[in-house]
Amino acid sequence: MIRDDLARMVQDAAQAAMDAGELPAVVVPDVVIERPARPEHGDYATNLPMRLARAARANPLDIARTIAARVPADASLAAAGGAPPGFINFRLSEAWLARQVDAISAAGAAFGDVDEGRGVKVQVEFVSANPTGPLTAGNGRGAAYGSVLASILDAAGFDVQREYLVNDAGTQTDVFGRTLLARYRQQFGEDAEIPPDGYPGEYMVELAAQIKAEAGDRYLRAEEPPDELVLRGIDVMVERIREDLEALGVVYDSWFRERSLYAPGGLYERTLARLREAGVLVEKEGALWLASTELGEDKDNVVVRSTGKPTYFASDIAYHNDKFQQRNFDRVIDIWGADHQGHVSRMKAAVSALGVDPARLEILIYQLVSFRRGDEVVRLSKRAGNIVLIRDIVEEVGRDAARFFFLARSADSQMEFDLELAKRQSAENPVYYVQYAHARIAGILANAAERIPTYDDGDVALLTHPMELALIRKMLQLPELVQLMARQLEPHHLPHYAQDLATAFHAFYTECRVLNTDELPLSKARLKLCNAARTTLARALSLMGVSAPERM
RNA sequence: GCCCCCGUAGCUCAGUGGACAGAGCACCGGACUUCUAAUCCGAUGGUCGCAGGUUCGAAUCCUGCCGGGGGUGCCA
Repeated sequence: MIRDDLARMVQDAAQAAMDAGELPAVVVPDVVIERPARPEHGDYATNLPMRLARAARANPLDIARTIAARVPADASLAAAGGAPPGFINFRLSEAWLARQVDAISAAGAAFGDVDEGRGVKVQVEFVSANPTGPLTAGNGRGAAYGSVLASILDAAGFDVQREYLVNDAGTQTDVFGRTLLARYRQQFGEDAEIPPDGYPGEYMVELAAQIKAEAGDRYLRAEEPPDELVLRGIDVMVERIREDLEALGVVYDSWFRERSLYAPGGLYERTLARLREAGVLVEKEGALWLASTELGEDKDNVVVRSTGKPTYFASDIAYHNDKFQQRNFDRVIDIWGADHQGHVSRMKAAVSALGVDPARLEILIYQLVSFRRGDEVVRLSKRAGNIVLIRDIVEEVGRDAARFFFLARSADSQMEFDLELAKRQSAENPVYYVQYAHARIAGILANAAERIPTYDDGDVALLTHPMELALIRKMLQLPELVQLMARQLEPHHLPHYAQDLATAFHAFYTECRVLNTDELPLSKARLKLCNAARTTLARALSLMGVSAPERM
């Protein structure tokens, strides 16, 4: 990548200048290559001279000129020069830029790939909402965030697995079972009440009706919800969750069942034994605690309740033990909503108690989404009647707009989603702007097929118009962006990039006529550019899981 | 009380310690005999919550305060 090459060249140039006695010999810090905000400052810049100024006891501008003079000439580099107050600016050669059009088309759907991950095994676990009800609109943010992050890591050369943890054990599952049994009895006209902490949603009534249709009165005499009934209920809910996620364009590699941890001699038992051996479990008040305070935590946390039942925390420790020690992921990325933030540090402490370097567990927290319909605030509790489901969002604003919307904000920011606004303004939604650019290109290429049958022999050296070069420059940023997003675990740059890229194309389209049989050589070169732009735009959209329409 | 996130244009939000702080929407003025006007060009709009500090340089880092959201020993 040109950026990494530049960093190395600057490093070498600085060292050479010191060796030659042109600069005092000091330690050269890691060279940071940035993208200047203003075009007149070139394509790349480094602030190295200013960072060297103090140690070298020299004027940063002089240092910049000295180092710039020693940056070797290169086919890709048109100019390197010092600029006040002490930057070195680099400008890419236009001939080199034009040649990248062929390189991008040759890379095709792989354009944007980088080798940042080098095959490191990483698991991304996201959503993992309780299967006690359908996915709410709020889950959509985690779904979009997780799925796109996984795609980015994939493009960056990591070996990625996408996993959903199905919580089919524990307290909430019990409550789900008791609710289901009550609704089931009601199907037979019995006067059963759902538990006070149960799930009042209408979907439980429908579920009970479905199970009655499937199984008849088989469970009618049961006092406690039979496992078979509960598991059937969970299965139906999981299937519905899977469908909802698929409707949002989210697909998993693996669905992990919490219950599988509790098989005799399974991970739960072994994990508990391991913690016991490590001496980090203490008994008090009738419960078993992880002595997290010993590990630097504010407080201890219950692992096994005084009732003898394990907490969610216990499940999660066993589950992470499985991720690291059974399945050998090098890195594990968990994506949780802000309401799980309190769970982060104790989870890391637990992993560390298992003998795993806690740096291998990265827990990303996304801030919660609030939803409005105009002036009406929408509550998102599964227990309340007035809930908005992720399915509702997809139906109202469409999969593409929903994903784009969820993605465009950084995970650290709370976001407000006005459903009425998203619906009403759907035609002005940025996603359509980006897709329109793609459809326009597809239209041009389709027209070209009739008038200019082949443009393989087009000469990209003819691409010299400022709008053409600006478009190429923007396309070439995609691999850098993939690298940045993979390093920072920040997918939200992608929608902004896609918008910039679309703008660059629309600007080119306005200024430069593509199809013109009077200027066949230029037409062919521009068709090559269109093809490369389409490749780039399609890749950006595909990373976001947003469709790239042929026409609109 | 303590912990985490946020506070940037009227609104929703970008902004790897750098060079005159950006986009979309909204609002105002222009451009379709031309490959898709779901487009383009232009104008308006900012004490980057407040106060200190670090730095050659702070929207960005540190401290305090104010405001919003989330969490806080046997829910997940």
